[in-house]
Amino acid sequence: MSRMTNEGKDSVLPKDQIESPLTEEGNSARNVNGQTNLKKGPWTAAEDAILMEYVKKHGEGNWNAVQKHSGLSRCGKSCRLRWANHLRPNLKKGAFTQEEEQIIIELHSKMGNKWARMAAHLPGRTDNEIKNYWNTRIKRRQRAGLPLYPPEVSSHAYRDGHRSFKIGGADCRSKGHHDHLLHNCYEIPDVTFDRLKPSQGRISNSVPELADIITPSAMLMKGLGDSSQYGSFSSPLIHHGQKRLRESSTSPLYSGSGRNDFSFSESFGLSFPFDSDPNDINKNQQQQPLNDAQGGHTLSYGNNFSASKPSTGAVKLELPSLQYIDSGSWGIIYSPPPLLESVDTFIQSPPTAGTTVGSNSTSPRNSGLLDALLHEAKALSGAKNHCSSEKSSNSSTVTPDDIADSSTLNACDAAEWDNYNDPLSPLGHTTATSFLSKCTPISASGSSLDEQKPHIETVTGCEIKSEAADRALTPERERERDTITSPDALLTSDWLEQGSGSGYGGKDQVVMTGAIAALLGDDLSSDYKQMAAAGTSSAPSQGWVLGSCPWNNMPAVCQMSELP
DNA sequence: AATCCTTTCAACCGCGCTCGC
DNA sequence: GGCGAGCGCGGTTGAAAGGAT
Repeated sequence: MSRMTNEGKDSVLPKDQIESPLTEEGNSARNVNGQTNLKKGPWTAAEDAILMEYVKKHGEGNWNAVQKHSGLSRCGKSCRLRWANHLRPNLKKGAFTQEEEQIIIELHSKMGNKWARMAAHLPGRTDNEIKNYWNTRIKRRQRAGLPLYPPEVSSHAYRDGHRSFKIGGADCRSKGHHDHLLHNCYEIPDVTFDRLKPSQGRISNSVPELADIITPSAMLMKGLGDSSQYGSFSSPLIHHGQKRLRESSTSPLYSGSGRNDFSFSESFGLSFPFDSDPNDINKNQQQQPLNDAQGGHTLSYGNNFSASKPSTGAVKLELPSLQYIDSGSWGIIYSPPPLLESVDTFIQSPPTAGTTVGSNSTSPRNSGLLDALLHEAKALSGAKNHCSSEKSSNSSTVTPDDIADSSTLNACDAAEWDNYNDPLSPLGHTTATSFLSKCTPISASGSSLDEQKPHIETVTGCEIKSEAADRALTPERERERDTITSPDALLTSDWLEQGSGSGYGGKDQVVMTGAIAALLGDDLSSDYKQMAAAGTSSAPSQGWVLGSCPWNNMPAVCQMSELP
């Protein structure tokens, strides 16, 4: 849609706006007290000229003086805005280029709604422009039920966000630390992102500490890049760069709707129920039912997002970057940029028929992301132990009790994963790499179609036995899980209370939180413990809690550490 | 042609931060 | 330390253009 530029507007100004700002009636008229009523509304060419003249003479700043010295009936604020957004030299006008769009997306994934800071990275562009652009993009994508971020961006955001999680123990979000924010928390490397090259599954080595986490998803992307399968779109996971997890309630949990593509893998280093082999479509397809059975990992934002139906509702998408996922966004194929329109279009078909989830699967209803979380965490915990022991034995058999229940692990190339195993990872042994490289994979055959037969697979010396046969989901278990793991249940039950959870009870809770804490690494874990110890109202002592993100009030799942 | 709806953009508003007094 | 001015930022609003019906 072509829209009149400011210049165009000025040339076609309404009659009542062409007059001198000093003489025109209306908003700028003097009131009965003789005080100047500051004019509001669109600027006229004459006003622009006056303002420009003023700035030429006096320079920027001291905007309140503009009115006094120039006779312009505009408040200083308005002048500054006009100057910054329209009159300032070197302003770029016109549509964003594809490159700019990519940059914006990347920046937003890292910064969230920090328009001004984003603008700093886009010469000639204003924060307002970017903000408007983003908002329209959000709306568009929201309508289309699409994710905001391409997977690579998500990965980067996670990585970078994670990196900036905590710097020297300082709270990056604390006020009055702009420099700190700039250089640490929100740092945008001059050397930039991996330009959203989805099919590359590229892992940045610049931030090795999280490469082990990124890798799985990146590989998934790689593997699925050309696939016609659902489920390749990794979720905008976390926006750690925005807030520290412990203070923000930012959840690493994001819901996927149709497909089970919420990246636990990204948040906790778990791998995913996708076969990395892009050619093996059937395999992937077969996985889906199982994935679905895991509840679709839906995070309920007041609604029970059905994993089987795309959320087209207008959940307010005020996203700090990677915080939110429209449930309908999942189950999409990632395709390379051009972003925006092209991105908008590459996910037009939320999971449907063959991919309908949840209804008949092991999970009678989509108990949601927390469901998955519980099971993943449990699985993790158990698996982690196995892996640990394996370090010595390297031969143990993992029988993840609930893994099959929650998500099948990606049987993708473990060796390749190892390539990204970075010993320097702050997440250390607990993270994806160690876990996945050693214990990873429950094969793709852990799909619903395969789950009737026990499956044992050996990956990198680790026997993995999928649970299917020996851990069938009995009605009791179903009920139990539904009761305990649904977000609603979590919110309302005693589950959040220490060890007093009903049903699942404290044991599993501890298992879960312990696993999470372990995954988060000592550093974050201790953070959470501190927070738990602080006992703030928003920070229950342990477990998971649904709250709101402090910077956007979006519902979010917050993880608490296990209490001693 | 008229009307309604959607999209885009400019501008306003409120809040919070910094700085000087 | 308190206060106010100046300023920046992010969210929201409203007008206008274009598209759809």
